[in-house]
Amino acid sequence: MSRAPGPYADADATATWAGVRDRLHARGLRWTPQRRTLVDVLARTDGHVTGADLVERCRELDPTTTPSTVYRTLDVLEELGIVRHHHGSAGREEFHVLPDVEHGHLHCRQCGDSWEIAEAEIAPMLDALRDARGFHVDLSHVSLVGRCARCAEQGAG
Amino acid sequence: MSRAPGPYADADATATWAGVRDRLHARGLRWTPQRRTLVDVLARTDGHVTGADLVERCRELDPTTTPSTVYRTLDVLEELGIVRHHHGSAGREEFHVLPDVEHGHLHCRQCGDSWEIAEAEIAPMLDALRDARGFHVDLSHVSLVGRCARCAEQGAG
DNA sequence: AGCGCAGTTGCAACAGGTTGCGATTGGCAC
DNA sequence: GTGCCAATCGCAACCTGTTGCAACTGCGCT
Repeated sequence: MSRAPGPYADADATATWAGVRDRLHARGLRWTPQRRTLVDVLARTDGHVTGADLVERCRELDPTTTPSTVYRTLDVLEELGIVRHHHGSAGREEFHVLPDVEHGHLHCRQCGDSWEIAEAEIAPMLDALRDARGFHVDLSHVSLVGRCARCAEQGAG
Repeated sequence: MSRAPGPYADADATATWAGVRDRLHARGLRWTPQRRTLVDVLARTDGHVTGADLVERCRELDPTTTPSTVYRTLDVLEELGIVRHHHGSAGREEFHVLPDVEHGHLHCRQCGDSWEIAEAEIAPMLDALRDARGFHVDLSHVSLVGRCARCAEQGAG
């Protein structure tokens, strides 16, 4: 692994990944080969991945990888704020790596494509819900399903 | 089965359920004992149920019920608009019966309780998303995860 | 360098849900 | 009432994830 900026990771990201080990230690958690494998995979992942994807990609690096370890490690990494998960339109888990800004997701039921929603875009509604009911929505878990502009146009009739 | 209003179904609902058979026929679909069982269960269901719940309750009426049939029938009923499904905080399927008004859901990550969101409550945001991106959100599939007022208060520190 | 123990792992079993496919069967035509 | 064919069923296998548990190991301490 080079420390130089490359197509998969910039300097900030490199620093983040290098810090994972210390962050684990700071909490009394351990740095194991299995966790290193997953972190390696995540470090060269951009955007969204499903749990199954991650398991598969870990197995490419280490064929002995087992799903339970991957999912458990993802839980740990989520607690450290290194990944976030939400549920896609099919209810499957999707992970988002290194979310520098919190954001939600838009998922087109028809074409399957998805987009991010910036916090500013839905902050008004989140605030309204908080004011009206005291409910604090977890933005990074928001996944709105519907039809995108293109699909809505096509199927308008 | 009585046709009179009871604790589980009012006159309108009774009419709806009676019409299911015809609605299926109108589409060239069939009215089978298995579908009747599921419709019986749904007719006396109020609010939300999980898929597993429905399977279990169908088995009470007919022990030979198999999951695949239940889920496939639910798909059909959803196309008829008789049920809606969304994904709870754990990503599991939850079905909502006879949604006279479209609504979304709020789900507390901590206590597990959930609430309905009226269309009016989030219409502004849905409209904003539609205007800004042309994305048409499916309200009945909206499931916002976060912390409810009570849990937020308790864990405020 | 070695010890010890709490954090982890891998396995096996389970839970919810989906899918392919051969066997059934609803319901219209006659 | 019978026949036919597409719709449906039930089964078995599979997929994504989760969990209990015994065995293992990172890593701080000495």
